[in-house]
Amino acid sequence: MTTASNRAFEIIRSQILNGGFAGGEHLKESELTSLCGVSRTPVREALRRLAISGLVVFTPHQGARVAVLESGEIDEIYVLRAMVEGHAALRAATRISEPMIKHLKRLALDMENAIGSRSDNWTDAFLDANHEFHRTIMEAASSPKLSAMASLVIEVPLVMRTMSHYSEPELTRSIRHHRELITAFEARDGTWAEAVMRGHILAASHTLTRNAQPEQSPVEQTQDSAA
Amino acid sequence: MTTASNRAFEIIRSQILNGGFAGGEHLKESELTSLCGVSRTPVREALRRLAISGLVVFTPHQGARVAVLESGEIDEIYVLRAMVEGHAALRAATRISEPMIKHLKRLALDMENAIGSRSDNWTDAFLDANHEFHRTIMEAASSPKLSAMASLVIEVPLVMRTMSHYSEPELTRSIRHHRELITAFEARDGTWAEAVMRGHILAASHTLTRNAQPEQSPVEQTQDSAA
DNA sequence: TTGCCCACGATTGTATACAATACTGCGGAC
DNA sequence: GTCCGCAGTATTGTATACAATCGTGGGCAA
Repeated sequence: MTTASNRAFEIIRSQILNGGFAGGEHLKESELTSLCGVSRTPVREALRRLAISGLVVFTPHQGARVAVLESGEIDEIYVLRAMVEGHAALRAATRISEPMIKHLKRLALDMENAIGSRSDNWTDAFLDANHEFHRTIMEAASSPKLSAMASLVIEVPLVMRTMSHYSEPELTRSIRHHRELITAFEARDGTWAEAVMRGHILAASHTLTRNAQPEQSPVEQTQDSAA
Repeated sequence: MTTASNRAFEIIRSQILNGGFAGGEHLKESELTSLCGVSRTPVREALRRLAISGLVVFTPHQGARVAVLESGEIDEIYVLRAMVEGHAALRAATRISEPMIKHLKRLALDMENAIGSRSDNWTDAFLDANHEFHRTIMEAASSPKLSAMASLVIEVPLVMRTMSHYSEPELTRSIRHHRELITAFEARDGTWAEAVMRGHILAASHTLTRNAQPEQSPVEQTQDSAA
């Protein structure tokens, strides 16, 4: 059994990610207490941790609110992701182990199969594998500080966990990026890996913002894509 | 009057930065309670915040220990600083206001005067101005996420707050970097500013590690430079 | 009517008591 | 002699009661 603080953290986090809480909504500690089944103390700790991830924002004596992203912030976050994960790829190229490369290959296959399968939950399968793919590379980079930086810009985009914006060619391109990344790792070429990773993430950013642009209200847009 | 949590945070932080706590030392909540004059609850919050800054590390059910840096980590941190602050300079170049540029010019002058003055506390004056210089640029970048990233790699090097490793030519070079950075900002040239900033920080890193290399015990080295 | 001020309720911040867990030293068995 | 197991103690994790602060609504005055 894990600690009460961890449970509260996971429960609140998943609620935010699933859209259970509206953006900007005031998260009252007493409400979360009953939701999580723990007292206020661990709830407060969980909220502080969520603030680190950027999922909630704090105001002194006013408590926590669910973070709400403006469209400009999304661009900014993806640029930072490209920077951080690009550097992770650079480091990983000379540090990643053979088993880890095998793992990456497996995940790339999983994603390809998910796209081909067309089962009802193929997007979940794809996104899970994708998340694990990136997490593995970050782990291979073996830099706790870099991981901490990454968590600042990885968590927030999870709110927009959707494939709806991806067209078939864009998915194919994403797959190709993954394969090329693995090839760069096998060549132990950090510069190559970094370049591919940066392109990979900026491409994803472009896909999102391109489809988001025509929307009317940029504030509500986060809600749309969170569905 | 600020909150008890903030006081505890500042007190513990300054103790760590001043070397009042040994690296790796176990920070017991009850001891900090009497040190800070507040109860355990705000102390715990302060410790969690310090953990974010990387000044302490947590282990479940074992509490907090003062973070201890291996020499390899220092290199890593400076590379990350170059990445993050370089990007900050890039963003700042097209966003910084005229008053802020004036402020930077003033700080650059302060640093030059500090070096020239040879007063007894000239290093403190220099380091304070230097810190404010970098902070101002980060503020001008106006990216909360980037600031959060920076705090992960800014706080820790503060433990080694010393000028002892800097030779006269190195200080002169640092001053030149600052001036060039301001010129790049006035030209609104982000790429230039980023390049100068990266060089500025990597030069500082080199200065530190060059002087640290001959030392015998890489673990204790942090203690030496913290003095 | 409009603006300010004050009191009330709600919510966060803090203290403290209690529960659970991990380290320490001793004793016994192999 | 060494290793395992087991209490005892110290420390962290959690719950709850209390204090301080903030937002809100009504009442009063201009």
